Amino acid sequence: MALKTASNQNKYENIEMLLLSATYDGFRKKAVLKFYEPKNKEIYLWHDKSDHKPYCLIGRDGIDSNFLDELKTKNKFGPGKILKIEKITKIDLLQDKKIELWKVIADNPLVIGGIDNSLRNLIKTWEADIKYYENYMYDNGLIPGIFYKIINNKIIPVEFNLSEQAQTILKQELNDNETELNEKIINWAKLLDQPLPEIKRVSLDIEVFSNEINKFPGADEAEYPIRSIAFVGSDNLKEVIIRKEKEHPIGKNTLEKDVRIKFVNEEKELLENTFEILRKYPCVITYNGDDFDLKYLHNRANKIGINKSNIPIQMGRIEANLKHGIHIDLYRTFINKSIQIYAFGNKYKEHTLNAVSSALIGKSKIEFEGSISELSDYELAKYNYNDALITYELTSFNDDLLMKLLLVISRIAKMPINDVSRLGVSNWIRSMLYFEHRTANALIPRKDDLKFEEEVISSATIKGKKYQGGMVFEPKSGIHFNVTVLDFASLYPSIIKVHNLSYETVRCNHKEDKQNIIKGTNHWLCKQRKGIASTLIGSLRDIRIKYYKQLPKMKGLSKNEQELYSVVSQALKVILNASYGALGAEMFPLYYLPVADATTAIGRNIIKETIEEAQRNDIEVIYGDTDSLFIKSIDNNKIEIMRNWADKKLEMELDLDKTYRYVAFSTLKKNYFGVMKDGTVDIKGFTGKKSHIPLFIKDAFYSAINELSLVETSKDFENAKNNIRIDIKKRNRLLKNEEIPLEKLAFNIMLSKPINMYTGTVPQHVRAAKLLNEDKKKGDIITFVKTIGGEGVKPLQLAKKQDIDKRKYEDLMKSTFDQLLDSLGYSFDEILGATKLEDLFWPKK
DNA sequence: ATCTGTGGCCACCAGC
DNA sequence: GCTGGTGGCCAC
Repeated sequence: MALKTASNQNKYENIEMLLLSATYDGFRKKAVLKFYEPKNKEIYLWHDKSDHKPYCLIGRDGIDSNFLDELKTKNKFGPGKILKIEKITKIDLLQDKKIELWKVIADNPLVIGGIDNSLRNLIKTWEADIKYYENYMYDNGLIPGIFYKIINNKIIPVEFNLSEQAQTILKQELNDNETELNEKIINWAKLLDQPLPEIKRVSLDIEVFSNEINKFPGADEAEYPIRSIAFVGSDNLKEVIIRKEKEHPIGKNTLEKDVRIKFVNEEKELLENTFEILRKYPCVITYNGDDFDLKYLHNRANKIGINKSNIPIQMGRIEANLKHGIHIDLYRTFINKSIQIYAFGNKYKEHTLNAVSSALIGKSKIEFEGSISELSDYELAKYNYNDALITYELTSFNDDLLMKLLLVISRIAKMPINDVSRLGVSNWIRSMLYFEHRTANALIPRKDDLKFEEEVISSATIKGKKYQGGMVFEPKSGIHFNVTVLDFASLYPSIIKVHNLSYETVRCNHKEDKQNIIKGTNHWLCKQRKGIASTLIGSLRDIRIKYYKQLPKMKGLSKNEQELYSVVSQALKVILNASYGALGAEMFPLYYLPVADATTAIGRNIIKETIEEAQRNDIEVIYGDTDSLFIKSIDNNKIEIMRNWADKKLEMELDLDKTYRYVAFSTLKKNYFGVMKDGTVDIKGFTGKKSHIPLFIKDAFYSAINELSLVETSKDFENAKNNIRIDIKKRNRLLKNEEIPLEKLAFNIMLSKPINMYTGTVPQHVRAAKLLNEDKKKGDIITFVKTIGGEGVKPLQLAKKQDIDKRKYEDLMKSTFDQLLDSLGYSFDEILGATKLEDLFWPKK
């Protein structure tokens, strides 16, 4: 593609630059490509005003002739004009044939907002794509997050050669007969093995106070002047700019010496200094900057009359962005469930800066007495700086883990980092699948094209769910020594790959395929064509299992390489895991339940057949859940037999997951604990480990687990039992004597929706929340204790020791331990000996 | 405006 | 007191 630069064209020649994003400047009617050059830490902007006209494509793939006529007859086309109409040919995967469409290029992507309602509705039925940059990037062969250079005014991707180790592994692992898939896998390796550069960035945090008590300054009105702004940059920038106000004492500087504190008198000066800093960075990091910090800065700058062109912030509908770079609002990243669970192991629960930073980097906001608006200048600077610092550190800990993760996801999903950081996993997968369609010149189906009859779907085990899921087996309760856990690597993605599952292959249109029924379902499978989702998800699955799982085993890898591989592996895990779920989620644009239904059905068949095969080989299976089986053997030969069988008969990879010294199953599913050879304990599902349980119970539970981890042979259980008894008795005595601090008796339960949405039943944590004066929102964790009388609960802050309903805690202790002891063949009452717990609390007179 | 899935256990609520 | 339903957290 030919591009002209806004200025100083030569400086771009042959420099390796990372593509951050492509945006459309609707005002100037041109595309803006944002590049970053890591070596010199420079920002490059390309303004595309080439023959590729300012750009709008209506219709995701193009439009059919009916709609084209409609468009032409409408004289008025919003503020935009049709510039060019091109005939294009696409492949309709569902009908398995070619179709002709028209691609309309107009001079303003905002036309859709300007057209009349009848046309708007028509466009809606065509699912017009106003995400112009997706088309733009695809049309120009651009992938965000990878390196390009400009040679002779053309943007050329930088070629990276695969390392020798990589080539060796790919040669070993790839099947000779799957050429098409292999090509895809190699392409993934080339894409994902590109180096992950450090992205120069700065975090920003602002402090504003309203004059009125209890009124939080709103960013829309930006009514109050900003008092201070703090920055922490990847280039060691540490700075706080404070606007001096007469009423505040200057105070004493207790910040580290390398933090620069700059005083200014006017707000204008404060903002201009800030903008000058922002312009030096291609990436700015905030916590809630979309809704507050950047929005406030932008609106405030407008308000005090700073020229629009001198404000480097651009406000979008849902995000605040930099004109010259990207903005990552970490609040929106950490609220993403996939990031929370898969990338950060569910370490944090709430999504405030304080909650996330204390969980991930062990640092919290500065606490102080009284009102923040009364702090002295230096005290405020310290507070402000600390917020900016922890915001920055959330992107830098573990060697920039988060930034690297976002960059890798950006490469996989073909989505700019700023969008990756804001949008949910279904959007990543949408973007990835759309890109795949465009590359294959395939029509992206509309929701209406993907219809199915509800009767053909299996019925779910759980009421309220749409289809049947994984299979959980009854555990053989009791203690089992020497147990091996086998599990299928990426079961669902593997099924999608091996069984050719995709929206156009499950229940396909070919008559001759209708006999290829999936056992236990109504669905048949296409044997004539490869499904597009199957190939894509399959290739991702293969690159993870055949490549990134093997690479760390290679010798001689540098630390950087190891790190790259672990980050990529993590990102692949997140996306693979979600790709099956997205196909079964109604809001997903390529939602087609038969695929999800077929996936789990095949999964159930696979685990059932595997267990049968184990039994044929005299291997006792004591438990299984969805993709795993627990066998009572540590015999390597037997394990190898199973692995080979799975490989040959199922085309599935059955891995040795772990070996337990012993496992104890209760009679319940999803409830067990296992002790490994080195003494580490796995605890699954027990009430005692759940996060909402009071510490009083949890401490007792873990102390018992600790005793049990010391058990080597069956004889040791007696001893463990004794120790547990002594420990519980001690703890119960403390409870009885009111010597347990109230905090340790507190439950922590999250509001999953706004308080007023709890209609019908009112759960305890909601009752407690209502007793508080504070305004509790969705996502907040309510901390409360169980009390005698009243609502039966009180928020921790309002409770006193004499309120506590000790009997409730006694009951919980008993049920928690019964669940655990059940697996050992004991009961709580029995373990406590002749004295019943009740007698401890309420001795008979 | 945003949102990946089902299976399973527990405590509690609300109605009978 | 029983029971079906709700809500929360966890396993996979």
